[in-house]
Amino acid sequence: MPRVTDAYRRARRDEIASAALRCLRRNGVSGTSIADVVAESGLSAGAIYSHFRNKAELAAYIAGSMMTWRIEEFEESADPALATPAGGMRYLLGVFEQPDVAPEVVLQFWGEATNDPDLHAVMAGVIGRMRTAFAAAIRPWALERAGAADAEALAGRTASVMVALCQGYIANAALFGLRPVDDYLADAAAALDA
Amino acid sequence: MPRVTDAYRRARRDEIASAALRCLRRNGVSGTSIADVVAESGLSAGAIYSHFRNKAELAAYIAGSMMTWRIEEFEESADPALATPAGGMRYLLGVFEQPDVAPEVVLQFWGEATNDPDLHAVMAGVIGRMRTAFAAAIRPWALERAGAADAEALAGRTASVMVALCQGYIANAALFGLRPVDDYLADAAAALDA
DNA sequence: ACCTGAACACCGTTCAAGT
DNA sequence: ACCTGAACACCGTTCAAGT
Repeated sequence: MPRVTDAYRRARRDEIASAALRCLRRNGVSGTSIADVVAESGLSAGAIYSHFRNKAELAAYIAGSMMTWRIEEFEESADPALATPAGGMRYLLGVFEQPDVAPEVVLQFWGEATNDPDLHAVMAGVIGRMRTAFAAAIRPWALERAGAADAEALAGRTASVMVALCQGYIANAALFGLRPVDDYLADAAAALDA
Repeated sequence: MPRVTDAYRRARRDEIASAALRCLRRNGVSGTSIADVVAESGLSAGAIYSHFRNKAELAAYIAGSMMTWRIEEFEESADPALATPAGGMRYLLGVFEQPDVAPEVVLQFWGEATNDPDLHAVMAGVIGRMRTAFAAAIRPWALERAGAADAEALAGRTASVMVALCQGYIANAALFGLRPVDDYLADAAAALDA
């Protein structure tokens, strides 16, 4: 199969996915029908089904591409501001300053993922990569807090809880609106400080 | 209208709601159809629609009753262990030790609520009540940390972040399984500790 | 008033037929 | 190979008719 065809297929999939994402932002995951995506993309139902096996696979494709670029940026950055748990979370949650990444859609995908094994696998992959990137970034921080023998374990546990704290921010923002990330982290620190 | 009828109606609504909740736990919110609830409850479609205006109202009824009893218990308790942010969150999240309250269903309701104004109003009511209960419980804690003039504001900000931290635990648990609440809180404290 | 169940409009998905 | 759009099975909701 010639390379042109692969690029064409990918472009077509992204064209469908971005039309679908516009629908999702307007009407939500359960509120957008394939008919909506047909209207928004200008293609036919059959065309969409020749690029995605079903609605769930289309959702998984969108979910997989929505935050990945931010995680990649994080992995490639050498900014020392990202080497602390608060710094890493602040950077990652900054993705919601982008107009096309909405916490509402992310929260809906999480809900769906608890019922859809394929979507769950995609989300687990994205979030797992995020966790790994966090753990790598805070390794120096962990070394400073724990002995060399325990630093790896501390970085791992801390990266896991960073994921959960980001989820809390996202779920809260989706339901009650975005707040400054720094306020969230500062108030949380004060609340948990023994 | 005689009082018996009201009690009968309420009992019937709860009967339908608990049949629906069994379906939700099995197949999720988007995965359960009215036909499923019909089969599980032994009633007809028309009977369900004579007690709930539509599927969304049934969902809102379930969402509203799922955690409310735990919040009421919290409000009525005078246990000093609940007077600290960690203690309050530990108690509230303990609700998931109950077999019929699943974080997966809660997370799905949140996702739906970002698209359904009625469900959003119900969730905002439940979560708002939780926030108020948290704020009241930690007032002595806040007084100890801030002057009398600032204690109210600190309690309010802290109660808000407690809600978000609980949401993080729930979203994480729904996707990756329940962990001990104490581990979550301890790891979060270590991560955020400046 | 509560309930039944057939009927309707809509949605996800398929597939024979086109290019 | 990609695409069209009519067709099918299923789902939420309604409503005339029963008790």
